[in-house]
Amino acid sequence: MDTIDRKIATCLMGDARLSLAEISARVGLSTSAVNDRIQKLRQRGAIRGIRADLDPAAFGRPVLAFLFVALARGISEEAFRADIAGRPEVTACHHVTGGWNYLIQLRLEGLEALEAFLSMLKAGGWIERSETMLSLSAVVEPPVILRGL
Amino acid sequence: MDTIDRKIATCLMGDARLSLAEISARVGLSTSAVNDRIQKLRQRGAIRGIRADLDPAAFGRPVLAFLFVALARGISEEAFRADIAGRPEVTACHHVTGGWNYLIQLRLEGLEALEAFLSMLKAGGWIERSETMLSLSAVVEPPVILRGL
DNA sequence: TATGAAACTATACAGTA
DNA sequence: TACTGTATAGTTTCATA
Repeated sequence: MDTIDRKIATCLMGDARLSLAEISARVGLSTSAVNDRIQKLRQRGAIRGIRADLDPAAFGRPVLAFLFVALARGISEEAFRADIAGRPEVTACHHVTGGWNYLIQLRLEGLEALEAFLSMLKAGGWIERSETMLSLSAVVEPPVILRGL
Repeated sequence: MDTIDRKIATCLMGDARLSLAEISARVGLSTSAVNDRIQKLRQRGAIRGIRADLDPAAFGRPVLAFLFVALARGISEEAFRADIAGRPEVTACHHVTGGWNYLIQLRLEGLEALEAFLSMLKAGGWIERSETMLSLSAVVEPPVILRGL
């Protein structure tokens, strides 16, 4: 993992469809050397994959919500995680420090879907309390993947 | 934007290096029809790009922090956004509803870098108050891009 | 939307430092 | 061990129907 690997990774984050010839020109190595390095980065797991970055609105998911939840007492975190991980509207979920247990990111069709999600959490007895924040606009946005298309 | 487009997008989110032949087989269309659809999805902006998904730890950024900030009075939001957007540790930043103004996601080398970021925000007079949450583990994680490698 | 030819790209390999 | 250049295999692209 040296400067050249970082340059290659930077190229591929910007556009993973760049040809080896173009990347070679940018980093100053032959195409085969660049190819070797990319393969090694993938083998080591430094590059996890090459994925499409979608526009959520184009796929009918214009609403981005952040949800903080405090789990109900006696809930199995294992079961909660499995449930959450299986829901297609969940695009991120992190176990976090502080007054809340989990931070969940949702990509939704509309506010009705948000209400439905919150109802599901309450009805399932998973949570003690929650707080919801809606994204009004993005200043910096990472690649978007959507589940359940 | 029909079922086939959604299937194609799903394939490309999973692995954008799948050949047209493989995608064709999965969606039941010829390779050129699939190619046409992919190009149109890109032209329309439904597919924003094809990017590498990185392991942040492999690139020396093991710490994931979420930061909520309330801006100081009289601050130009325009200037704040420009400043934030230019900082490489910021991997997401959203203008949000509720008691906080912005939710910022940071990928950091360590806790020292978190402290430095908070100090910068305070010293710059940007914020009135803030709250930080650290991610302990990810249940669901979207693709990761890193800036400033 | 499908077919097939042409252009391009990635990959494997042999050789070199 | 890391790199280069070349030959091959594979993929995308494009013209045509």
